[in-house]
Amino acid sequence: MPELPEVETVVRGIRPQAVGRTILSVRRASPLMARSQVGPFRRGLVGRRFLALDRHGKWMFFRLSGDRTLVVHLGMTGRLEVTPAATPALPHTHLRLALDRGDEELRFSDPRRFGELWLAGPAHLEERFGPKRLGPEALAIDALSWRTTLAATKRKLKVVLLDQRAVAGIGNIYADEILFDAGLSPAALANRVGDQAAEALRRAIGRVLRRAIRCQGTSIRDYVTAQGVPGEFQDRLKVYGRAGEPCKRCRGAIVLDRSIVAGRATYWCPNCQTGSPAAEGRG
DNA sequence: GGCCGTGTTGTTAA
DNA sequence: TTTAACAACACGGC
Repeated sequence: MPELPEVETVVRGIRPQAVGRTILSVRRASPLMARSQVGPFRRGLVGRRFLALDRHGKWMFFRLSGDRTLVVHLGMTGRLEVTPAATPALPHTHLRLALDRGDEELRFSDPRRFGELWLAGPAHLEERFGPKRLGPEALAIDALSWRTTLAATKRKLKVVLLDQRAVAGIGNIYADEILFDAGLSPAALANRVGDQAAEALRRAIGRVLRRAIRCQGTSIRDYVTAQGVPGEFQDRLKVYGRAGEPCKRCRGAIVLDRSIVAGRATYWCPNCQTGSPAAEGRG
């Protein structure tokens, strides 16, 4: 599932293929995904040029000329690619943008239709994707404000990691991997773990996400890069999906627990993950 | 062929 | 106000 490392990988793949090019025409499926814009895509997109492509958490921002931004969330199965216009479109392709300089298209496909597409002006951008709605980027958390965030809530650590307003970009897989890396229990209460654990967690966030980006993300079911290639981090997962298998650190059994976060699978090692952080440098 | 799992967000309830 | 639980989304797979 696309979390920060997968989205970052897609951004790096798409950026050189899209930035600088102008949108010649738009083909949009109707209806679009449920949580996406229904309004005038064509008028807002045709003739505009891609100026930059940014990411914040799991959100992608295509900055366009004329002070417009095409905002994309991949949801669970969303996929972006730039392909020759003659290439047959993937099933469930919802948006096709024809690009100048070469006969190519930027395409968005999404079988599960949990993805989102928005064409936003400055006000809409601030309102829906500004700091009120989206927490600090996971790869750039400030140590002091992170300590403050944790101290201010009695929620479980894993719940906080998944909260996109607390920190943007982490989903179910990396939450589990980060907590294992930090040696912290997913069920530990945020306001009880202390400053040392907060800092250990912050460093684990950076370590795990950067490692996963180097591997081009985790491909378990649907995710592939913009070039259609699977990532490789699934081979390096320490806990996620490994219920019953031996912990890579203590050889004890990894546990699957559905009670820590309602409705979500949580994989962890009860032996290695406690209420206080493990020594640095695991993995 | 119906049900469940899947991740995220928004909504509702406590 | 904060937190927990749940609904909705849509499809593949069992």
